[in-house]
Amino acid sequence: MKNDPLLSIGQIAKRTGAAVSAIRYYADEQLVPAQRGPGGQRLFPRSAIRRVSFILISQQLGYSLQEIKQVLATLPDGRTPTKADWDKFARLFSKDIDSKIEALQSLKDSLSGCIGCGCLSLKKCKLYNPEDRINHLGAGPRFLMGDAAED
Amino acid sequence: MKNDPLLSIGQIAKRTGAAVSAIRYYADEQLVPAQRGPGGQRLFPRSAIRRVSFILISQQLGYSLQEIKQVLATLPDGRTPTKADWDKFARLFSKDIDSKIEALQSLKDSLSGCIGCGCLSLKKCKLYNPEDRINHLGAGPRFLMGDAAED
DNA sequence: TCTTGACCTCAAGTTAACTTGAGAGAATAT
DNA sequence: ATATTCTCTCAAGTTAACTTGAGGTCAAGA
Repeated sequence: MKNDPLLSIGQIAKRTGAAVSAIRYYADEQLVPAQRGPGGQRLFPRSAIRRVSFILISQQLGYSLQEIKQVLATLPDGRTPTKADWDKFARLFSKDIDSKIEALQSLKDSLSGCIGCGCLSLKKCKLYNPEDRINHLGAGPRFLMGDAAED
Repeated sequence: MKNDPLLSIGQIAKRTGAAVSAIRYYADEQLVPAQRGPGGQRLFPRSAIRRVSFILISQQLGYSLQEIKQVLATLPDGRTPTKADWDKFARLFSKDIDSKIEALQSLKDSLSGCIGCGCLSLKKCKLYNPEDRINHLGAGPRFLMGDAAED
């Protein structure tokens, strides 16, 4: 037990706070790698804890499982990721995170800005660009349009 | 027509980029105020454009319609919001935005940090707190736990 | 006058991300 | 050895946030 690197689904659940059924779902959807034990139980490497945590956090920040899967897919399942893996991974995700931060900042700025003037005026803040809104990961969402609404 | 402040659902759709059916849904769910015209059509004040835009942006940032509704509910429907309205509004939302930015930043930092070492190690970054993860708006989500995972 | 287009309602369908439940086998604790 | 706990599969149910479709109204243009 000391050197056994594999964890049961229940242990992953306890360590991450996710429900067992959710983890089962992630494993079935290939977001987390799982082997099978002799009795048929899923057995996870310790790295699964990080993956699940990563999923939970990312979800709260507005990423879908599809997007998260794409990001996680750039990482090797069980092996320690190489530097090249990481470069790809970080580059893919970092950009998107940046634009999200930017968007949140704009959103917040538009709020603060409006406290002063007392009106819900989005016109002077560079939020929201209806055209781009479809593109998520890849093209990268942008909310930089200056003046779309006159109101 | 010059001074008519009311817009049709189609006009709102064109101005915001949202689908007509979606706007109908928002109106039915009371996220956007709508009157009815003589023929039964929904008629929106110009402020609806801002509200819809706000909804679209917020959604992309990981907020549910429920959360957005709570935030928008602090604003008066048709009237120009007062300074007090705004204070409440901004305070409610700003806090949450801040913690989201914080979380995104941590997420990004943890990525950058790991490029150097070549491992997906979440252990040294203060991301993720399984216990708090349930609380969304109100108690405010926090991902500050240092060491929950040893891996 | 006709017909096109924008709007309406209401019911049902859709997708994501799970959860719940039934029924059964396996692992652990006493 | 037995009870309890954990896990399994598979099917069905759930919630959010819509979309789609059928069937109908109404106003404006050719």
